Amino acid sequence: MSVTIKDVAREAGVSVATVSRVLNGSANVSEASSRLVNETIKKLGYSPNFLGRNLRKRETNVILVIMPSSEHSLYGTIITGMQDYANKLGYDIISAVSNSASYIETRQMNMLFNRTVDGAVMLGTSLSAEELNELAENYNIALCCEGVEGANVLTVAVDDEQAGYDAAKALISLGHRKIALISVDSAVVSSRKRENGYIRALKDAGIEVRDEYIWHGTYLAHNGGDAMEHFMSLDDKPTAVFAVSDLLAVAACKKAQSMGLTVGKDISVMGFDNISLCDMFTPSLSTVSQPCRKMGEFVIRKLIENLTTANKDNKYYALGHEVILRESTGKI
Amino acid sequence: MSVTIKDVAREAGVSVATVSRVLNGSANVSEASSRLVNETIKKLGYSPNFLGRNLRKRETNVILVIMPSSEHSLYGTIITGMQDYANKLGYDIISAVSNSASYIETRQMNMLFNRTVDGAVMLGTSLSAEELNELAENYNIALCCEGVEGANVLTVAVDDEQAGYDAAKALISLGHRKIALISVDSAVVSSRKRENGYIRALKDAGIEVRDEYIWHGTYLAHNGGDAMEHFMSLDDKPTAVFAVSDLLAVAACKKAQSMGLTVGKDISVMGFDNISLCDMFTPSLSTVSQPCRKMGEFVIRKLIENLTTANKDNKYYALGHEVILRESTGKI
DNA sequence: GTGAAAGCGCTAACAC
DNA sequence: GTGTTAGCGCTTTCAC
Repeated sequence: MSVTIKDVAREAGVSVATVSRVLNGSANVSEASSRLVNETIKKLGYSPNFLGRNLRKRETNVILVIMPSSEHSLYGTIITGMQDYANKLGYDIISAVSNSASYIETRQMNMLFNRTVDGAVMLGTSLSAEELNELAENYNIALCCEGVEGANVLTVAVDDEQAGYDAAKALISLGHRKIALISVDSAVVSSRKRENGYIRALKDAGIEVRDEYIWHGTYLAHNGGDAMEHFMSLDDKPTAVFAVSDLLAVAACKKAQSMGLTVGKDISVMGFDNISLCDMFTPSLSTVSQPCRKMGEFVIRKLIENLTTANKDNKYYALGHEVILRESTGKI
Repeated sequence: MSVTIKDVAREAGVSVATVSRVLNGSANVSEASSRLVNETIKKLGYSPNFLGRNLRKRETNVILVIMPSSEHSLYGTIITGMQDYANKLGYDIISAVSNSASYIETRQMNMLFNRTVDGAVMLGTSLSAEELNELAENYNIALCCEGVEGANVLTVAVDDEQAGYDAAKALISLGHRKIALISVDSAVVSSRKRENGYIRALKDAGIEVRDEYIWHGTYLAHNGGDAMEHFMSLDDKPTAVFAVSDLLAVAACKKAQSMGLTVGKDISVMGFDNISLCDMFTPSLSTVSQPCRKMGEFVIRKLIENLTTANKDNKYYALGHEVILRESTGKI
């Protein structure tokens, strides 16, 4: 049925070893044989079976990326960065979506266990630090975007605490003193860090941190609306709101608009992530951007280094973020 | 280093065949051996190497999905549908993003050639009908969402012509007679079909099709704004606009809003795809929804059937769409 | 510069 | 019910 290296060798009148050599561009093969083999390959339409190759070489040159969701435009950019870098080094990137379900994530991690991929990077995970640490002992894994506290695993993200600080600071610089926060409860580390940064910024500016200005909910969009509703029901309403994700921020904006407020004037809103929606929404959304492309490249670079080295790097790398002011925030 | 089936066999005091048998749940294994082997597997932390298995079985039970972009929330839903169905049948779905670059797409198709995956489904492709037909002769491929004219390849999509018809019809039913279209030039089949449907709907209603009401551009968002600007510069302005994608529709809405128009009242706008943005935008966007989940399930079902049958099904399947009216469209 | 042959980890045909 | 063994397609050592 399908043509193998043997067929090529027979047809070209050389040994399989020679065919393999030209396939892998190794030295020690005469110009003549090389040309002959290449012609035969073309003639027969031969394509090497990587199952054989990978089995023999004990490597696949494929890295798996597990995403919690496919909705996040952030992930697309990160993966593009990964792909560009990986391809240059002869690696391929494949991705799988876990929809944040641990049983799906587990199933996908199987590709690591069964040697179908050389390594995996997780853009958010439901695994615990212990589980990750155990995994990291036997396999090459990395976290990107979202770290896990206590995990000694190669991680590439932004400094969420500082980013939260800078976001709140930007609002303060616009003259706001009554700044609310839409955050998520749960164990999501990045959100908690952003929240901590927000609190530090207020304190640094001598602004009292008020409980009624801090909302905890889920990542679901409607939660942003609920938060805004709550804030606007207060006697002493905030003039600015910082949400730990753009989706929450947009939902908050929608709610504010439905209450007759003009976002950017009556109330300032700042998001986080700089997803493509930020530009599309009216008003365009101020936010904190993560260097997605760079993060993708960097984590792949480090992971491939780990793949090919004895002593693995399991450090936490924080890449630079950027506050972007658009129409949704204004001076008080 | 890594533990193999041999190690398990030795440790358990049975042959590799027996281990293999319990691994694959085949009959003819005594309860006792089975338990013993399973215990040994757990004890040794053994995980079968699928490179060996796949090589031997000449199949991987993995299907590759190639997406033109990762921004499209549509794709996420389709892939979820694929995954659910595939997993049930023991298959895994992996995905790769081509960013619409044919050289990346080609690289990714390599996984098909080198037998790393059993089949591939393309959510939009830059390959020609001839190329696809040739591919389909030797490999198991399918198209989803976006067909290619002249390609005799298993395809699952909606009936774009009818969907375009129904979208325009819905606007007509709201009393509109001056209905403009934002489409894309290019060879994108789905858009052309939607456009044809739009034209047929107008004709059926006895409405003249006016050149100045039809805009051709790219899929880039700003193009939707340009279109709206053009329409609003006409002496005889349209009262409704149908865009062949939600992104274009949203951009058109934004432009209209910036011109002081109230979308849904002064001008009605209808999109296509029902991406998650539709609900988030203000006003929420009327659109045509594709049965993403179902499409994903269906194409995987058919592809797996092809994988395991002699005579391959290369038909075109059109699944049902649905017009969804929200705030962006109103009665005239 | 080239070929013979071992072996990567697994499944399955065959023998018992 | 179980074991022996050939072989999937490839790379690589070793010999020449």
